[in-house]
Amino acid sequence: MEEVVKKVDVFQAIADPTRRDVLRLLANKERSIAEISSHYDMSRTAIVKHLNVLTDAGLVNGQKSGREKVYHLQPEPLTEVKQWLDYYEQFWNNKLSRLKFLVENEE
Amino acid sequence: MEEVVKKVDVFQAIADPTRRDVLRLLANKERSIAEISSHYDMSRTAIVKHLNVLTDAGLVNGQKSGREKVYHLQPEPLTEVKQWLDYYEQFWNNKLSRLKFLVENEE
DNA sequence: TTGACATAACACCTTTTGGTTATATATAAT
DNA sequence: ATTATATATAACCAAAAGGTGTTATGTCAA
Repeated sequence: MEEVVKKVDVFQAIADPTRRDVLRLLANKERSIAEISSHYDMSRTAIVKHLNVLTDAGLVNGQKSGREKVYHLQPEPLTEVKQWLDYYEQFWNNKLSRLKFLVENEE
Repeated sequence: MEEVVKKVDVFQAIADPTRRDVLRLLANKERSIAEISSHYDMSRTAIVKHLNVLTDAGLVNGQKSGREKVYHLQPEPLTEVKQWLDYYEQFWNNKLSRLKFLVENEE
């Protein structure tokens, strides 16, 4: 049995610009650690740490393939952010959506 | 002239659970610092720091009213988060939205 | 005008974050 | 077998985050 314990909050994981950028990289295609770190000035070790945070948030998944470790995007946790955001949409959208929200919630 | 300089990234601002909770409090109605901090175990000073971060991200606005300072929600910066999220929606929604994205982007 | 209250401004402490370098291990290629 | 490559891990460090408590200042109300 492989218990996947989510140690890191997804909001925390996407707070860092580098981590958001890594997600964008992985959205296109899966990449090895070396390939990912080649895009940045910082050391490969630093990138690995970011990948660990993203992994602990469930946003990426790394699989060993020979001597490489290939990471790919797992966007599911982002639904939590979306749901959180949905609540606030009523405040910036138009009056109609505000009305819609109020009616739906019988306020 | 009052130049409002956005010093804090909105992603960083919403990374903290307490700050997200404060936003939720202010969504209902505007509240003074004392009223906000009464909801939490931590000191009022700590809450003020969180409010400063939220202010620097443009998510809340505090106005002095007599000897109180009343904060209210300013949700506009959240649109940046929403736009960022929109890109990833293609990956978790249904096949149809994936298709829609591909067609729209002529991939 | 005096006292109580709300907020501001500090100084300080601890933990976490984000990065470094160095070393070790595993795989691939020659 | 040897060598080069990719990743893993440990030790370390500086700066920022997140909290504390204390003191100062301004405002309301009796």
